Amino acid sequence: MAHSHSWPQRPKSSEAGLNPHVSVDCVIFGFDEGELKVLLIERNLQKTDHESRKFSLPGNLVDDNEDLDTSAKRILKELTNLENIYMEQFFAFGDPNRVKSSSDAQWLNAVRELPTARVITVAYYSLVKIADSEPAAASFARKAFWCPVSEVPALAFDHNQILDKARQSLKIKLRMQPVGFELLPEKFTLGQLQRVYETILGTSLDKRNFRRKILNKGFLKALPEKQKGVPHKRALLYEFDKVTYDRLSSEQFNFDF
Amino acid sequence: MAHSHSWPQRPKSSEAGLNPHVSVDCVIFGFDEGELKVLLIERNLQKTDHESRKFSLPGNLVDDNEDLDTSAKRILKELTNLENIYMEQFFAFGDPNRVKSSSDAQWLNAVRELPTARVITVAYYSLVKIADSEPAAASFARKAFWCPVSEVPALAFDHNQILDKARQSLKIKLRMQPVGFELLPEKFTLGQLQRVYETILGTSLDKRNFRRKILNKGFLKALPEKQKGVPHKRALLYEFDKVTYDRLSSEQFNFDF
DNA sequence: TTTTCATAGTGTTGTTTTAACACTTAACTT
DNA sequence: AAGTTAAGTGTTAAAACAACACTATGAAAA
Repeated sequence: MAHSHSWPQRPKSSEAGLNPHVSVDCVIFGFDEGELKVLLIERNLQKTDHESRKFSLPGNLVDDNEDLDTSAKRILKELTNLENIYMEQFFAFGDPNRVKSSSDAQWLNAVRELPTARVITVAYYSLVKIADSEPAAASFARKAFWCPVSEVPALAFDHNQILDKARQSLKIKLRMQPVGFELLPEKFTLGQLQRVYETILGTSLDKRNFRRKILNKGFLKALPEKQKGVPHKRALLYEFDKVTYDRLSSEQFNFDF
Repeated sequence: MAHSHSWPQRPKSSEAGLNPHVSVDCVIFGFDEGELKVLLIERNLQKTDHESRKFSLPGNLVDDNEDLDTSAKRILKELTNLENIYMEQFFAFGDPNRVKSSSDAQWLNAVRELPTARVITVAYYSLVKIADSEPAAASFARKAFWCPVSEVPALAFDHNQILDKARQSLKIKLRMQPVGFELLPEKFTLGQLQRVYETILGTSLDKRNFRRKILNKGFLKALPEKQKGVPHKRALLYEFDKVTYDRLSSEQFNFDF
């Protein structure tokens, strides 16, 4: 057996300084116009990179002394200027060739002026209220934009795979916890919430059954207010009642949807 | 904003060769004597380390060119001599001080003869049939042993936290997919399976309801065989019918327990 | 001003799933 | 022979679920 059993220990090859790089990538979900969207960034490609993929998920190498969560929050803050955002770490991607073997390897090496070193990435997804987020591109030279998940092009590295896994994880999460409202404004209608569920779960839901079920959970508070400016009947607005939710949670209720 | 938006890019400090180390830690679960157990290893402590914690989860630094999953499989193979084991990556732990600040830091540095560098770990849990695994300690100088999860002592680094998160993740998994049988021999009784569920979920279940529910799923096949050598009525043996399970899965059934 | 369009809002019923509940049987041990 | 342990088995009331269609309202279009 070639490998040592006495851990921790440096593998031989790391003495050459080839420790992996560690990055954090963020799948930032938003919901708008009845669609699930994801924040992509346009990369600064060199002229010689005409074949490379132009878009990627936002990400950063993790700073020394920086926690993974902190790194993810930093990315979010930079791109959306939002803090205190719902965020979940969902997977670490560590295929040794996930960066090296991609069509972007040449570009990457050029930028880094380094021997090719692998990059292990820890991926997070976040749910943001698009309306609250600053126009993403405004604050940065780097272009960022909301892209409907159904129209996401081929992305750099393994980012399409990361996005797929994020969608899966979110789907599972939504079935277990009421995170849907994180994608909506503070005050929202049941119709909007239903569309969030339908979009993420990929099913259509019966309106009456949905309303009964979600209202019976007890964590939605009806407001004495209605929607304005819609070209049809105004819907009652609701908000998520965190205090009640926390109380119910601690009393061991299930929130499976 | 101190941080760059052009990613990927090397953080300044990494030029000094302080890239994080990346390890994989494994929470290897077994089930025996009606208890959930976890495989711990006893560490080779120096004489000067009389205050350090003696036990840890098995783990390894990830080799260059080694996939994370591969690394986890390697740990399993080394400790249990088992392959093709059920395994799930469940979380990456990256607190910059998770290793440095522990009471083991001094020891760690001594062994490594390195400036203190952080270690980011990607954690997996595995479900193994204890009976099939070789006596864990036999093949290695390093002592490994099965420890009931209820009796796990203070472990090195943040390993107690990793174990807790593994248990949570497993609980969620078990509610969504029938992984319980992975902890049992190929042929098992419904009583054994029920004890697995009760142990992992932390509840007690009604025997008749449990049987009806699990048998109705359709993926357990009754064998024409009974238990032997028990001091009471012999139970019918069952096995997990993977072919049927896969078929049912693809037909979009839910397996929520 | 009338019509049209889009979404809000609302109950019932049959079916399925769940939770609660107790006794008899079989195999070994004492 | 008696004791111990776990296996195995059905019913019922309550809850959750799925399927289903119409009216109400507000704006825009005609």
